[in-house]
Amino acid sequence: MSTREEERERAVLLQGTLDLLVLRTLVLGREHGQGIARAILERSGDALIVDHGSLYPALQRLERRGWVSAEWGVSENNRRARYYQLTATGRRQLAHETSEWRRLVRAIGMILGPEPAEG
Amino acid sequence: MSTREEERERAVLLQGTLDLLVLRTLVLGREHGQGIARAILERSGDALIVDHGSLYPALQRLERRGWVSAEWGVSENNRRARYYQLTATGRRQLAHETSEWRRLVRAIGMILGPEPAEG
DNA sequence: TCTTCTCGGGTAGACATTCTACGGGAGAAG
DNA sequence: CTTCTCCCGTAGAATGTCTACCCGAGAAGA
Repeated sequence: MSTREEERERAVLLQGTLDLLVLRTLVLGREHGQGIARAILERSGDALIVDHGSLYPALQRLERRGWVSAEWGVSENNRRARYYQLTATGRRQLAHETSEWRRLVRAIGMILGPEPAEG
Repeated sequence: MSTREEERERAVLLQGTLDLLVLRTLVLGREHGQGIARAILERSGDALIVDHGSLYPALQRLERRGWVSAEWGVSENNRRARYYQLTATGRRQLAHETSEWRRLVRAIGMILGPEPAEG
């Protein structure tokens, strides 16, 4: 019974960063699911691929927690789409998660040591 | 049936970073479990608290994957302790995880935008 | 008209990792 | 001889992610 553990490639996103990215994206304005995924992809220089099987559960989570509000609408392509918008609470959550993220990056940076010089 | 979801504070570590930190710590030399936890705590300026209930499963994982080797020994305090050491494969894994981490930090940084100026 | 493509949303089940909350042995300290 | 501390360990719950499906409906092409 070999688990797939060894073969599995590291996830594209670290667990816990998706909410932060979604919230940050919604600062730019109301957007629907696929639009959010596309925005994250483009703004990260194609580095961050948001799996849609992670995205929709995440959006439901955020709505359940009151960090975003949602309503059905029609997309640019004339498709039925669910539009999400940041709430006031969501904005505070974003600020909190952002500073937590920066704190973590600093701390891990202290462990890893200086970045290798480029060039 | 209130899930504990809202009350729970964000984990101190992001899922997936623990292996990286342990491997990096072992570059400094052979160490036992609690020594590793202490080293991470100190070198991060008390920012990164490694829960011992996460640490031991992680160490077993790393050993199972061949990234560290382990043997029983005696600690500085004359206690029975399991000492871990980086393997060659582990060293390669560390290099890989480090660059993956830096890649992720850069990418998320692009989404978040510039750091707020300090002072 | 009929078919296929694309956009957009959704879920079930497996999986890995983490945390909480236990337990326990054995040397040190009192 | 009792308590403290060091060191290791596990079971069970919770969470979040990924794979692999499914579906409806407008667009595009035959």
